[in-house]
Amino acid sequence: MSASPRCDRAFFATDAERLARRLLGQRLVRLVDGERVSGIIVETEAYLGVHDLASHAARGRRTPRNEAMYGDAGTAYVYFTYGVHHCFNLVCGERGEPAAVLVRALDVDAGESAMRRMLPEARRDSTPTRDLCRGPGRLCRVLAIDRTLNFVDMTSSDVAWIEQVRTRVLSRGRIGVSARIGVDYAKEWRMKPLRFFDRASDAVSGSRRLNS
DNA sequence: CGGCCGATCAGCT
DNA sequence: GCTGATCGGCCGA
Repeated sequence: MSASPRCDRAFFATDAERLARRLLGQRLVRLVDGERVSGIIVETEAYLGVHDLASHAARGRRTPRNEAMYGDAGTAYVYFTYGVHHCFNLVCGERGEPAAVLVRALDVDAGESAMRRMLPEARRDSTPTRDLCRGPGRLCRVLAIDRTLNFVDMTSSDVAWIEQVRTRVLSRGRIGVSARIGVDYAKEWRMKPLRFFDRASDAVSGSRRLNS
């Protein structure tokens, strides 16, 4: 666990599809009660902007809930959904342009026992390691990510940040691509190939490895 | 102010 | 594979 540099503003200040690819293989770090809990990002989805009908900011929608999407690149956008789960996004692009990348799965890197403590006792010991951060709701649960992280600047926060483990994007052949999950309502945007995952990881959510 | 439903997950069939 | 959980945001009246 050698220290990698924290990702700076420039790392995030690009379009959502590029950031979604660039994030694969980087480390999401969270400090919870002073303990370092982290995972390597292995699955992401890009949400492009006001024209993307799958985005919370589709058609320029701007409400208190999605306000963070309009912030600076590197801002965390955390929302609560289905009455149960949080989802964690990284804002990208220009300030005022609502684009973001949803982080959907991690390979457990450090703090596994702290992650397990976030689970109900019935599943604390029986859950396979590869499932701990498999899925956007699950990874938020075990990393203690909730709306207190909404609007947090991931380039300067001392409770959550991204470490740049690699400077090169994963090779094209190693990145799987598919339609985004759970956006059946998004008309012609439903099938756009904006989900990206590391083929070498077994922690990709939903066991959905469709398409290329 | 009421009703609908979601960038999901777990548990059951 | 299906479905209920669970609740806050959003929209229409």
